[in-house]
Amino acid sequence: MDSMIRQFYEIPGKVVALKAGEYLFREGDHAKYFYFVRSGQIFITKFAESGRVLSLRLATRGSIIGELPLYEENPVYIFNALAQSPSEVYAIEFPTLHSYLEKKPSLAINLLKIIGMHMRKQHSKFRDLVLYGKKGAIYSTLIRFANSYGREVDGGILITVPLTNQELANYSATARESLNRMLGDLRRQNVIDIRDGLIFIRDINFLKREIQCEDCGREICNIE
Amino acid sequence: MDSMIRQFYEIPGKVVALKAGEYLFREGDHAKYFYFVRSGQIFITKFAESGRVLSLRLATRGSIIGELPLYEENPVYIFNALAQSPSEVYAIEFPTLHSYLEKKPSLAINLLKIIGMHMRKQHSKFRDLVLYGKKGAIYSTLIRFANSYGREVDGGILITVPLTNQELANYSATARESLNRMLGDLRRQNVIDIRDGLIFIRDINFLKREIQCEDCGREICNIE
DNA sequence: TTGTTACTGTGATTATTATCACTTACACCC
DNA sequence: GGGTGTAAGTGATAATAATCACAGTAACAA
Repeated sequence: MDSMIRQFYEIPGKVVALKAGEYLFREGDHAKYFYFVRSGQIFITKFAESGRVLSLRLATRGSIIGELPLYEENPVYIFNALAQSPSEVYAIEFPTLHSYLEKKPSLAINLLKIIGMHMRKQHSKFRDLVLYGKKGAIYSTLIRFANSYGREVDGGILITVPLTNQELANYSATARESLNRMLGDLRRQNVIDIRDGLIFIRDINFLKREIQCEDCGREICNIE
Repeated sequence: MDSMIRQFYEIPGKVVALKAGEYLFREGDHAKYFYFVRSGQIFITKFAESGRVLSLRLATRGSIIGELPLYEENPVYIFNALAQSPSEVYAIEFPTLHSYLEKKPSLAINLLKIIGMHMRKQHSKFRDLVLYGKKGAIYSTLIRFANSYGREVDGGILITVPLTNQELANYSATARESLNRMLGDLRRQNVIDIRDGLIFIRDINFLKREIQCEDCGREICNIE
């Protein structure tokens, strides 16, 4: 993945630093830049009128952000990008990226590969949610976080990102209370555990089995 | 859209004719070709272990198909492609497409545009389903079919594709009975009507209002 | 120490959606 | 014109998930 990103560094752009809790952009903003993340973590979310928040990704080093309106006549961001921790992103203006994509086919092809991967992530998430309901959404979110931010310890996987129940619920489009109950069940079944506020997955295969995981690999099944 | 597709005709490939009910490929098949549709209509679906079917698109003239595994090391189709009516597709081998993409940046850029559009479709569908439940899924499906296959008549929109309740339910990941009840309600509210087995939408704005449609335009909000 | 705040955990209730078990309607074919 | 098959429609019930209304907890500041 990093090898695909390296090319983008050669394109003129600027580095933007974000504090935790700071927005890089909000949905509806005029879109001027394509970004990729150099360091830190960035929530990609969408708001509903009702006040609910839908979380889609937690972008990290190497992730691209804000690519969707790249070729639109009146480009507007459709998501919010909010720094979860202090972060640095590299910002490339759309017209600059356009001209580099035209000049360097290998760059366009790399972007195609990256976007194709995003497409597959999105599809697999859709499938999990749609076919296995909230359980599918939640288990799938846990697996994705484990793949992106998990560290193997004590025969299990510790998700190294601190997430509140509400934040996790936003990723699975679930009510906080429902998520809480499901986590409670998983805890009682010894599938997961909470360690200093972080989720520790004892038995990730249980989660995979329950949602008939197609084992699409870490390149696809992640939250980045 | 058609202008973006025209370029692909210049790439060597072959025409494949399909009868109604014939599969172009199935999920799990080794993926060798990238396709685009010349004529007819092709269902893009995915099976669940449980026997349920999830319908994703109804591809038509100008749609691309089977592009997802384009850059994979061991390419496998992840969906089924089933001709709904007699159809013709143009098939380009992946390696051939690769070399043309490398040679012609404008082709790669066009593919980027198309895939970016697919991404947005997918996101908006996800949003509808996740934020407004089955009602969101069903209303959104009706709007998409209206945008892709609707003909304006008598101050309303006639969806010119014959769809059974089961097929519509597959698009919205709903039980047939649930879909049937919802359509019944819409009929009673004079929002839709059935004309010779086709759905006639009297008041599409009702559907749009109910799911807080973001009016993303026909380029995005379709089923192709 | 005591508020304050944000988060977690839970019971009770309601709303939504699926499932099961049918009946009805309609097209098509000998 | 009766028989067959497929799809539509519907009631009853069960399963799933959201909502409301709190009680408990932990961290932190004054």
